[in-house]
Amino acid sequence: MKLHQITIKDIAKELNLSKSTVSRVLTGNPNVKAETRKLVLDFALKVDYQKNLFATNLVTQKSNIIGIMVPEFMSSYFPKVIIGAQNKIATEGFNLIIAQSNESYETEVSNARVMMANQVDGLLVSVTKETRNFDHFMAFKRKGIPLVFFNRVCEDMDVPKVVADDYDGAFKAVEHLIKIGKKRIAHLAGPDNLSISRRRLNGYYAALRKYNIPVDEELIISYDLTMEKVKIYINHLLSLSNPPDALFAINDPTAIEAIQVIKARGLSIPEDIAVIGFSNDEVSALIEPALTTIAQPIDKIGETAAEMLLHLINTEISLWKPITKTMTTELIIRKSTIGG
Amino acid sequence: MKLHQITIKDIAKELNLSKSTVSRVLTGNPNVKAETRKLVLDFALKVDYQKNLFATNLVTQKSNIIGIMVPEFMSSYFPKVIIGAQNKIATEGFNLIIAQSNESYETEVSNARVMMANQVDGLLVSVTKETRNFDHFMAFKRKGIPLVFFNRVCEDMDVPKVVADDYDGAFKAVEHLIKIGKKRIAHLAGPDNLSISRRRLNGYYAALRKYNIPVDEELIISYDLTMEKVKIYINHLLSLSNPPDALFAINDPTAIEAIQVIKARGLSIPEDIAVIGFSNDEVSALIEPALTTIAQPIDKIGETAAEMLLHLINTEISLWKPITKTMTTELIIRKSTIGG
DNA sequence: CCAATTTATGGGAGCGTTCCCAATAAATTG
DNA sequence: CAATTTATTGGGAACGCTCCCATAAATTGG
Repeated sequence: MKLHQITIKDIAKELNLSKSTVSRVLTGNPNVKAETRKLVLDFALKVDYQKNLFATNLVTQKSNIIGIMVPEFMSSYFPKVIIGAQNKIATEGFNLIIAQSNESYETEVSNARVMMANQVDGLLVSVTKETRNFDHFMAFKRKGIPLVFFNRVCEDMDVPKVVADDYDGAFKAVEHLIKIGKKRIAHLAGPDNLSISRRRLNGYYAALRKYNIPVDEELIISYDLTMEKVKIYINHLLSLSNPPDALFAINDPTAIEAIQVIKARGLSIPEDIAVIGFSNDEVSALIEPALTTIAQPIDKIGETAAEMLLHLINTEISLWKPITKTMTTELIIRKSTIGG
Repeated sequence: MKLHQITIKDIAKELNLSKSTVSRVLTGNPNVKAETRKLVLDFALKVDYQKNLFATNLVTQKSNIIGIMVPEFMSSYFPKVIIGAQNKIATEGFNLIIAQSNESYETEVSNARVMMANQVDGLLVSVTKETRNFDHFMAFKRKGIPLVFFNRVCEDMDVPKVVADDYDGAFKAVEHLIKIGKKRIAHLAGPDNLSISRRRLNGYYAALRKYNIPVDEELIISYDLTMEKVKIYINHLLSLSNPPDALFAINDPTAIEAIQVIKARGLSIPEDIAVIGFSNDEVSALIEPALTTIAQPIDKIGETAAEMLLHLINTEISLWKPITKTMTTELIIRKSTIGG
């Protein structure tokens, strides 16, 4: 079904050279006479020679491929990270293959297997919301394949990580709500197996503490990030005898969904209840009211993660250091907290 | 830097078997005694054997990888297609690698090279808005690697295609605008190298013709899909001596951007000008006013394209038929055309 | 009980590269 | 101009696997 592929041997025969010589010119080895080089190069171009990477990879034990695994790409977050990473990676001559797990642990494990089988030279990963077991990533460490986590990281693994300053971002978000006069601030939190959820929750606590606002555990709901649940929780919060006057949502999609529910109940934002999200998704500026949120340098995160991974790839394994880079965040104020 | 990989030879030696036998059990060849099979399987599991795909692919001349190339994934469109395709592909034991060209022709060409070098068994592609030359795809045809276009297709290539019924969708969109009483319907069209733009434009013409509305070429603007331009064109349209009372935008992002501009000018939607998009992006339901649009079965498009590709992969090349599948669209009416 | 068949295993070539080592050709030296 | 040195090329093993072919072992039937 496949047509014959032109090999180095074909070229050698045609040009009356040995395949060693042909290989040399094709790999850029300088020990070839200039005219021989030209001869080979011209001919290769003419017959549209494509080197067989399987063979090359087999002998060099390198794939020149970097894998990136993300939980989803329906929000603009991960696509942006990918673009950032790709830019960095391309300049170093690596190629990127992307896998998405659809927030499914099973798929993540299977994707990891694919990445391993394709002998990626390194892996960038942000885990699913379901992931509690990291054996499938440990396997990479064991094989000496470098790994960098970003955004959703495994705190227990000794590998480099790139994260936004979730704690500080959350702190700034909640502080902003307090400064506009809100007193009962609800937090729709993420699942607590994700460290990102925990860090944001801690930022929330810290802000309340700083301004001497008592914590009301009733206002903190940890949920599994499935959008349908938002409605239930928001309705629950709003029907409390002492309902919240502000909401800090774990991320923008959650905040946006919450806004729909709140509007449907006829409440006004931000007067009755102010809403703030996290990450500054594309959509946030477009909805009504526009969403106040915490921006993070998303493409920078991708770039940095890629950079760290490339560094590991070029470094003796014994010298690997599990550095964590934390990127600063920025409060973006929009109508959902300061109406008008 | 890499650790030693366990090979079938290692297993064979350890178990006092030949590598042939080990290979047989690992590839599922039935000609092995049951107890030998168990012996090998158990041992392989114990030592966490991972077959080297480069070697396998080198001899089988198959990669078991399908590539998908998309122009971008900032809108929800392509991610959805990918999920659809991935579902179908996974059930057949293939893996998917994703590449995005960022709407850059250069990157598309380079991605094609990567796909080729990785010897994908087939390729799903939606081209960039810049693509006018298709040599990089012809190369696949020449090598006998099957190709399926979707969404943004190359009409001149004799390969299978999956598209939404753009003509009919556009017709329905414009018809809807006419039925709500609009008379001067502008069309912000896509670049005319994309067949998708041309088909939608034709649907627009057809609807006007059917209802005897004269075409005013002044109201038709073809643009390059870069969002910054939308503002210029919308402002231009609105300052015509006889401005439009409705806008049919080539896609949802364009429509959404247009809505922002229109709102900024203090006009009301849909009273002063109604707006309709195409594709039913996630965002469309969330913005204010919610966007009327033409929905297409996006995941179905991905699934179908994958299905057709898998079919080609399993079919003798001489039997390939360049079928085009057209998926029906649906009008989704929201506030941007029938105000609340 | 032995030839004929079936079943299970081993040997080895080959996939297309890279890269070391040896061989040859060309250039340089005293 | 022989003796080196240097530039260029060729030969062949190796990467880890699959698969054909041959051999060995087990089973069958007359």
